[in-house]
Amino acid sequence: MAINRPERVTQRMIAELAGVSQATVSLVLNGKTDSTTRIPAETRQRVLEVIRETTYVADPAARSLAGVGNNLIGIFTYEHAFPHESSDFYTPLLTGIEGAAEQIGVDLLMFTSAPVVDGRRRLFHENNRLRLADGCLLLGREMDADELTRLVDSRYPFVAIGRRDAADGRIPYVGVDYGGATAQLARLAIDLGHRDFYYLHLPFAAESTRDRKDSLSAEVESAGLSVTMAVTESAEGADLDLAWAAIRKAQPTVLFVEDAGQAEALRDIAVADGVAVPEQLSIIALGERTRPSGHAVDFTRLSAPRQELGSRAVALLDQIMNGTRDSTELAHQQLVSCTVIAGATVAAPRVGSM
Amino acid sequence: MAINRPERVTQRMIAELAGVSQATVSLVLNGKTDSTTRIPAETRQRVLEVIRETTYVADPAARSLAGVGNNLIGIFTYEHAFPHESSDFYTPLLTGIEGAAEQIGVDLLMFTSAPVVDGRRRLFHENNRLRLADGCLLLGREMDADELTRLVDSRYPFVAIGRRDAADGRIPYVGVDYGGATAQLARLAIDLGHRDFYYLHLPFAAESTRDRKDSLSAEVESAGLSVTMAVTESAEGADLDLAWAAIRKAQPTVLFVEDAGQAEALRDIAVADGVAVPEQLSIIALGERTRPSGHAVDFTRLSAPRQELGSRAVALLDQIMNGTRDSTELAHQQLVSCTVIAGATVAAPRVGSM
DNA sequence: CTGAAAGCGCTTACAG
DNA sequence: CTGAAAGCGCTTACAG
Repeated sequence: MAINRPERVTQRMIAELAGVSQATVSLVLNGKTDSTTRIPAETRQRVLEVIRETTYVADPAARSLAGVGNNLIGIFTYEHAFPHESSDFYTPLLTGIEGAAEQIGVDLLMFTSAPVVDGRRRLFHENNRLRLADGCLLLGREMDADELTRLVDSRYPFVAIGRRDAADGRIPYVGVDYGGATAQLARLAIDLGHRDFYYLHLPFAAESTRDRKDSLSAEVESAGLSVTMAVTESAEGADLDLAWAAIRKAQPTVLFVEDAGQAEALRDIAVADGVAVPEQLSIIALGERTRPSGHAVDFTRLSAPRQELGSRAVALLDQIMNGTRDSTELAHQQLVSCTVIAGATVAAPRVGSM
Repeated sequence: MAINRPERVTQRMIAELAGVSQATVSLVLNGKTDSTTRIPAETRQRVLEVIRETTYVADPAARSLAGVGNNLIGIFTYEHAFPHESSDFYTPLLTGIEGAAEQIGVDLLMFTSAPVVDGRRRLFHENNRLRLADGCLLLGREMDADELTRLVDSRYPFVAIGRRDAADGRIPYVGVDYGGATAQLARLAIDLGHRDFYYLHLPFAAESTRDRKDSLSAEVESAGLSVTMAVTESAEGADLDLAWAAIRKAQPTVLFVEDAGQAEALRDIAVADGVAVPEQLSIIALGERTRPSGHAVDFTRLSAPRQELGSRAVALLDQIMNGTRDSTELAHQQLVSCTVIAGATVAAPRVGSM
């Protein structure tokens, strides 16, 4: 029994004010239109009027307990949802999610209370509040396979954003087809005559990182060529200088970079180091900045439709929670295709270019 | 009774498995450590073991109903919360809000289901769901005074972001001291010797717009000078060209612009028109872009601490909802001070500069 | 030390 | 047509 809890208008109060029973109030609110329980228009109006006056709204917790949903979609982000420092990972997704949520008339519950351990929020913890929402969207670069499996097994409705292989393929997701776009970009470089490939990727085990890497090496190797793989997490500083030194040494004609920020920084380092881009070195980014960075270079890159990703995830979750909306059945695992942007950082290789 | 509802492990099941009563399970979970109700370590262990095995988690809805509160702070934004097109008004605020919410362990409920009329969400409507949350933050450039008054009268806990005069000063808010910073900037221009002032502001009736305007004219007039006021909403196109034509005609030595986007655009128009900035015309922005725009000019401007605004609003709302946290009483109406950034768009005026 | 019971606010058969 | 009542899963005085 909370002491400080502000008074809450209940159905009983509404009932009293309208001179009906509490059950009647509930009925006019959830009014099945079927002929069995019909309430006279006049009573109905009176109740609605009182509800309007009091700005009454049913307690979602009580509704939930009583077994009906409450039009709440949860959003669980493994990292901060809103941009902190330079990181702005989720914003475009959230934009898409918000639009779709508005369309189908649901509110969004952001699980900001989940405890953060090692910079990541924990999905399962003592005071798990997932069930507060009818279903949940899961956003994060990396997700724990065991947690996902456990979530599927719990039969709680959810959709992951980004492809997830865990739980024997039972994870519902809306992901990006990074593999396809990466293959296209690799093909582009091969067709231009590039033979010396270098790939700098992020140290993540996530599917999205793996997809690009696998796709690039498959494409390059199928052309009888090979690609040097290297990894770094930092987008600046000594580590990136080290990464650049390694690249210089390897003397590729084309450099693929998973992270757009790293691509920008490396391009600047290259130019400062006397290497012309793309004349002496082509650079291809397998990602894109989410917001204008002030960097003027138009990279040859792939562009993921993040906003669409968000809205499609909401549509899928809605279907999982409430059934098909308009007779079109959405696949539980979807891959949205990714745009390839020609850009200005790729050219045919020249002999002894670097 | 929901048909599709996934099976849920309950305390009763746990109790059965552990050979205790359901109440005992609840007790070991919420175990007040006070000596009144102590459960023997052995029983306790047995229960905890079963809980671990079954991965049981208490239903938050039930907990909430039982009176432990649902730790939900609502966020009502009059416009889209997440960036749509070029508009990115709320993001920095949300960042601050998220951080503070995490600190005090509450979840965030975004009211995306509120119907949008004329591009703005309606606060009061048939299916008002404000009460879904324990309290609410209100964000928006302009808010309807009557709505605010009604909300205060309803005793629903809320905090507006931005100063609000309505309801005879009874609106709790955390705002920005635009007036103070504007006065400083006006003083700066006056001290540099400027005598011909021009102010281009937005067509809003909001307090934030009014504060800047009033403060600028007060400061300028108190120096025995005057300022030409003009208004435009657009940040580009024919309207802005028109605005520029009017400015040219008035021949000010210093131009104040409320909106940062307009300031950038006007500076470009001026330069293209052969007017050097700041040599021939000083420009001062009474605002700031929320994200890097790619515009290289470092404007003389004021900078509102939006993130802090968000976190302070959460702290205030928390206090209104749950009482003082650490014996420091927060004022119900706060103004956060605004930084003045020297920038590079102001210089002393030259005779016949424009 | 532990169980039985009331009650949180709702929904929904089931009686009148 | 409308009310009384059971029940959702929990917490917490209150009895044993």
